[in-house]
Amino acid sequence: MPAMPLYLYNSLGRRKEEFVPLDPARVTLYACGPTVYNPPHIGNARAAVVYDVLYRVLRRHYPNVVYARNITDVDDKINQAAKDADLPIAAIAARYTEIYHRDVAALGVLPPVIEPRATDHIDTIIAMIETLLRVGSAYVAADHVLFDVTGFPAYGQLSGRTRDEMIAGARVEVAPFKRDPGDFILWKPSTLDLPGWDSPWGRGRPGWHIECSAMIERHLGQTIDIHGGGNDLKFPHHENEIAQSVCAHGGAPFCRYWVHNGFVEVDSEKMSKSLGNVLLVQNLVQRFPGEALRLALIRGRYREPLSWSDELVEQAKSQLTRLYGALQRLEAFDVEVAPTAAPPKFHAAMDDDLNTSLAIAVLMEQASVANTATDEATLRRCKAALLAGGAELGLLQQAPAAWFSQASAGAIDAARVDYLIAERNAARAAKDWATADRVRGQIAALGVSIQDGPHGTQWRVD
RNA sequence: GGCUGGGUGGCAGAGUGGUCAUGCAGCGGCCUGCAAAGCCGUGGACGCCGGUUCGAUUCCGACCCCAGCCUCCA
Repeated sequence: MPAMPLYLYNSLGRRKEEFVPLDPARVTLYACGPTVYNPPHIGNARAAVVYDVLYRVLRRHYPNVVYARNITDVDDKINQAAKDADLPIAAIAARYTEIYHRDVAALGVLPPVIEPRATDHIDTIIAMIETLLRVGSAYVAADHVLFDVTGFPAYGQLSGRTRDEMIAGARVEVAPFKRDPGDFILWKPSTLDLPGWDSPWGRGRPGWHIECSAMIERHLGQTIDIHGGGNDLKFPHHENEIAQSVCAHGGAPFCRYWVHNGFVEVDSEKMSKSLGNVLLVQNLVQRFPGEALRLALIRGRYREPLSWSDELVEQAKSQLTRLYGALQRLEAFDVEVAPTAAPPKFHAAMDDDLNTSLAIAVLMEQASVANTATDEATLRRCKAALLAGGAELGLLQQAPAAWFSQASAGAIDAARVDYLIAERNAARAAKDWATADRVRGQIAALGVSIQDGPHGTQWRVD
């Protein structure tokens, strides 16, 4: 059992709290995953990385962490994407599920323990809606099933707003069949060209919010420990999840700790299609090592907005180069790496609501120690610390040489670079400095910089 | 308009009632044929106005500014 307590900022109550799981033998974590209709952008990736880090921290504390991250594969946006691409809906969902997996894996995100898909849970969804109708929390109107928010007094607790405030701020036209403007859809009818399932209310499909509630009930239970998601999901999505689940479960609490991550901003603005500033992971990984992107995402605190720029990634890259440099000097030592081998300061920082910034600073200090210490015991401890801390952050797990030789762009003709380097080194061996410098110019013209070292000449793409 | 969160050195970004964050950039040094990379060292900050205090960047209040949510959205 952990010696140090773990603190999390709970959006419900808006304060940092000690995390105490309902059952330490089975800790449950759920994070809202992607709706698979387009490739993930760096903002989607931030959420995946944040909950991946939380998952890793929880695993240090508890032996059995059940982490579920869903795939929303029935949604009107997917239907539209299928129509636009003139492809079957299932093909669109399958394609973007695969792309999502590929892209977050490039950022070192571990697979969740469970990855439920909405379309595999239609029976659970229907059963849950039937329960809500039976207990009087939902009603049928114009072939839709709607949730009655007036019957749930706690509605608005998470987002800190009253029903009056929500209605006052409503800028969207309210469907005429809603009894209350705040009521939301649990089930809606499908025409034959849309995905649909038979139900007591005719052929139709579920609303978005009920999917998460149903999948959580089935896989994690009525009350879960932690629920994560983007800040924007707080209202209405998470608010609705709470209402549905609590009402369907006779008042049992739904989630004990709510964790929300901040947004990625570009030029001080939210990334959005309308602004045309969406940065896709698949494009970024062409230009930067995935590990640098991951570090860029966790250099600041997860709750704050993150201002994205190339410079940010460059700085992350430099930081990794320093850390891998230290590891390279320690390569001679084989060490056992216990998960808790990082300095207590490191783990305390991570346990303090995932203070990754501070934790990374501790690792940097370890790099300095590695570069200056001379006794073997210290150096060994250092290496274990860097690897253990790195593992908790999802960093530093490749061989240092692999990091340094990482030629991130495929456009470079590696064979030609190697040939030129050999030519230059031959000139250097002959002390023909003029030729050596001329060849270096040729290499630079290819967009490659070189570094001479004790183990030969290394190169990287600028 | 309502509800959240935030304003720290050239940049990014932690933290604290009175000693260093850390990284990048800058400066000095080491290394190098020269470089680059790397290593070592170093200067530099707490939006504005009041208050509490022996002392506030840190606590309290007002003000200014920024972002997000209130509509699908990580």
